[in-house]
Amino acid sequence: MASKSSIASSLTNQLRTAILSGSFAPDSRLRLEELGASYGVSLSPVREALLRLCGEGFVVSEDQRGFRVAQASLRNLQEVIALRAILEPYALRESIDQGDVRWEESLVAVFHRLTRIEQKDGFVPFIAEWERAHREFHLCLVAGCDMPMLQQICAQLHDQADRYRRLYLTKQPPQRNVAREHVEIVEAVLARDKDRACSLLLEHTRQTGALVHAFMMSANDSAQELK
Amino acid sequence: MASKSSIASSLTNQLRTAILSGSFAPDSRLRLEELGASYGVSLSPVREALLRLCGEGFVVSEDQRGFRVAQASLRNLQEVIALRAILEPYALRESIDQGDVRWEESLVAVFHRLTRIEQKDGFVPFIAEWERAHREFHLCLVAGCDMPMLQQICAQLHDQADRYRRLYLTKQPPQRNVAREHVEIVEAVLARDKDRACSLLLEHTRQTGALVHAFMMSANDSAQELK
DNA sequence: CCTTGTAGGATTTTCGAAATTATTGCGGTC
DNA sequence: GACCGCAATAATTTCGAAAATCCTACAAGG
Repeated sequence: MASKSSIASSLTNQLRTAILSGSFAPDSRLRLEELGASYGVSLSPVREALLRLCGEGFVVSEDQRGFRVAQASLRNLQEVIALRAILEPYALRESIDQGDVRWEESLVAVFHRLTRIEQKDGFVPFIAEWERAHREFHLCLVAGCDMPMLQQICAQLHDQADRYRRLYLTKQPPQRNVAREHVEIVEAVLARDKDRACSLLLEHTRQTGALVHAFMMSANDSAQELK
Repeated sequence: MASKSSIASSLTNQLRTAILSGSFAPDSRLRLEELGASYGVSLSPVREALLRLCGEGFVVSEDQRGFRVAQASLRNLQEVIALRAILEPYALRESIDQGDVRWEESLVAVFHRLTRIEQKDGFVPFIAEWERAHREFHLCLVAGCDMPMLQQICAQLHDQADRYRRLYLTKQPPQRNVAREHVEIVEAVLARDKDRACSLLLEHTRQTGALVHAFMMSANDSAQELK
């Protein structure tokens, strides 16, 4: 079922989740024929999907040289973290200012779903269902303000950061109580305590960022040693 | 001449400048055949160019319904202004911190070019040469820091704001001494006075934004009266 | 009078092949 | 032995047409 939309659209989503989940290594080439063959479509929709992902920053293209997965570097991770540190607190502040009851409702709803997933028996992170809900939760936090461009930028930055997390924290046991941090953020938001909510969110993204950063450095170090 | 790059790339640039200069009205449909015919190319590169412009925010696409020029609204203009007010001063501060001598050089160079154009006999704003230099100047201001994503976002926001300026300030005589403001910004940057440079830049973009905003409101008002 | 259904035309989307451009491997030269 | 040109190969880019989808107008039914 599922397709009122075009092949290119659904392929865009498939490829995005594939890249986000690390199925394609950073900086690896994305050959059109290869992708077209493996997804059973012609070259045009593949091309279109990759072009869209270029706009989102997950893919880069060079004229006459095709497409590549965006490379992952320490410097880029730092930039993503820095930009999130500026924009997400700003967006959250605006959302708390302007967000109506419907926004609060959807935040509570998606947070409830996230919590239920975490409480299930045998829960482990990186399960697709949790990833989806977690992403939606973070997007919802900044969705209360009437600023579509800002929301889109926040979504892209979140996805970029998430790619690093899933690349470098693979099967790492959670080092801290992320669920607890989520609870506190929601409580502060519902209490309309802007300063507290923003600083909690800032700390939340900073800590994850720092952790990924540390793992990435150690991974790079051991890669260096192999030479 | 002119083409080591693909047709799609050059078409992207042509269409972007056309949209930026107001040749296509906001929210107007962009028919593929029409564009292909008028530029003498097939549908594939047209499609590709429009897809890229989607990623830059100048075009929007809806599945199975083609492409449209991004619409221009007061709310969107406000958002662009707000985002510039956050990101450009931040980027300028980082640039002044990290920018090396080569950055200073290129800033001085492009500023000199801009000044020369303004001093020419019979200078009027909106001449393509000045627009190009002016754009480059503003991009150069934030190009000193090693943050490619931030620079790209700043470029997009600048272009978005510029579209509004060129849509609504058409043939308006300049209401203030923009050249003077540019000089002061450059002086502050070269003196490495971060606070002054950032507040000057902020004021500069704010004033232009407010002016465009005012003209857009009055244009909307008179449009309302026609009903 | 308003709604619903249906044919026709217009437009987008997809395909498969041709044209253009990069890459690779090899032989020859300095 | 290293470097350059040159063919052979592989990949991307573009084209033109076929397929799928949307929009409009018009007629029939409630």
